[in-house]
Amino acid sequence: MLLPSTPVDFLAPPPELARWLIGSTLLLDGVGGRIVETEAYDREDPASHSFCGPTARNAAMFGPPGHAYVYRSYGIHWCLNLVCGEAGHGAAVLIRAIEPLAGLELMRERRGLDDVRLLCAGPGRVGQALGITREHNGLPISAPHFMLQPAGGPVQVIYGARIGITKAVDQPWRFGLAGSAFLSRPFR
DNA sequence: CTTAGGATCGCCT
DNA sequence: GGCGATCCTAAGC
Repeated sequence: MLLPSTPVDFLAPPPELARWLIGSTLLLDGVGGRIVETEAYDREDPASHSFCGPTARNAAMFGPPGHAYVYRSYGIHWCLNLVCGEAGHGAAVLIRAIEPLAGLELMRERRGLDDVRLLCAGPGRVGQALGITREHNGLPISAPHFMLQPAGGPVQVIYGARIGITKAVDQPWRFGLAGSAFLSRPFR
């Protein structure tokens, strides 16, 4: 059980922020909902984009915390991370799933789907539903477009191994909202 | 319910 | 030239 009544601390290490983000509300231009699944990545992590040091693609990860790191996945999907930790440390939290609460119709339109459970159940789906593009890479989360609001009450957070990676698979850096029907995949 | 293949791009070897 | 922090569809059991 966690009481995330405090303001966001983007200086926190990625697993801590990843846990804190569960239950908080994230909107992009008024579209989004409650974050129900995240994953932490940092510089010492072989599974992280920042592991091999700064490049043109991961530059935002080495920028100031509290900004977005957006990358193209498999040449198709846009995925959203929130940069955290000390500036230049290459740490970020991947937003993997959201419980849709605001802008449902727009999300359905963008996703070409009706089923609320599938609108934001996965990082690529989150990107599509919220309208994330390369334009958002490096933008501050406090910018006019983004809104991040702490969870209102207690949140039961579960965790486990991350998904879709081949390195550092034992690091239990995936976090989720217990019992949520909007996860990309169940926790075991 | 599980698995396999294709789509499609930027970045790194 | 190869390979993903993925998703969707179709086929198999």
